[in-house]
Amino acid sequence: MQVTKTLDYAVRSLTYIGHEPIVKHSMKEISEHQHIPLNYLAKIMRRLVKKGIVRSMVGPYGGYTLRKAPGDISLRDIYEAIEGEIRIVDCMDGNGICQLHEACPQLPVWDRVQLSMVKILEETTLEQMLSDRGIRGFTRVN
Amino acid sequence: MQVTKTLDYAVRSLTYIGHEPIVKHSMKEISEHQHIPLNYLAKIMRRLVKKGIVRSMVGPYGGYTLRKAPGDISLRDIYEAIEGEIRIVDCMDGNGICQLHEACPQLPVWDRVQLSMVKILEETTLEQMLSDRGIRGFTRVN
DNA sequence: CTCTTTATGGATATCATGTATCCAGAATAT
DNA sequence: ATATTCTGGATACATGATATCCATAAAGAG
Ligand code: SF4
Ligand code: SF4
Repeated sequence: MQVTKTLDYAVRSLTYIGHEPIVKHSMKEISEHQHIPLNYLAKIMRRLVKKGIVRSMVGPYGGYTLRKAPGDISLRDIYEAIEGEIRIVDCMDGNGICQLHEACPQLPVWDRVQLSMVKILEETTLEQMLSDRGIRGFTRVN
Repeated sequence: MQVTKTLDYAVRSLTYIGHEPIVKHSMKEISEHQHIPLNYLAKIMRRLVKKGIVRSMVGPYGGYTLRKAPGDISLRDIYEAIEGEIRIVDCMDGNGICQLHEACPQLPVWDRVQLSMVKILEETTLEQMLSDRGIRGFTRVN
């Protein structure tokens, strides 16, 4: 139940690019500024390209740029590009579906959690994240 | 970003016990009815005991029973007994805190997600889950 | 007291997956 | 032609979830 480093890297990269959406940014540049292992970043960028979130140009002065407006890229898009379809429980046994599936007491709760999470991710665009930038001091109220 | 099998097992066990909260249920019994590996279940029960969620009695006719009323056991309690403190991002580098921590664009979002999740987990008690039992047909609306 | 049942604790093995690295090759600007 | 940068595949490494084993202690039944 955690945000993977990979997803974190992806968001870092996109916010970095989104800061100057027109300019091309090379992996090397992103890697250095955002402290992401270069070769690993390559893998991440590939997924973002495939999902149509960024555009890539190879060759000198090549790099990445956003493919859509920051306001049209939701955190959900990013999440799914990296992790695939959101599913916080996979009700699978070795054989297939869990036998308790039909009348499972906890499934409804997890469903609620997932829905609320998806809602937030969907509402949050890259643009929003960028404008939150620099805001500090929210408190982790556990 | 997934519910671990371990947590799933824990909730299964507790709903099972909670169905007859007074009666003692042995690990063997729980293991069989809920399809949980016996020896692994032992580990799980230990954590629940330590957190005061269940009471254990050893010896013949021993087993487990709830220590609190089902209405007083929240899913959050269970979650934390199994997984420890809830923290969906750990902003740690190799060296320590992530350098971007001060002005991170994504931290606020994850915080919102976590808060909403904690809220739901907190509101949901074992009692509620038990009364949901048998309810079917919620739809996964991704 | 003895026997059986059941939980406890620690050690260890297994497996999955997230994370990272390497490299050969293709594209492209100069 | 050359240097740059992305691409794709293979592979290594680390971590944590999952599972198993066993020796021991507690406690009820006779
Ligand atoms: S017990 Fe409920 S939640 Fe867990 S796997 Fe089976 S159906 Fe899914
Ligand atoms: S980038 Fe933001 S979210 Fe990711 S680790 Fe650093 S501070 Fe935490």
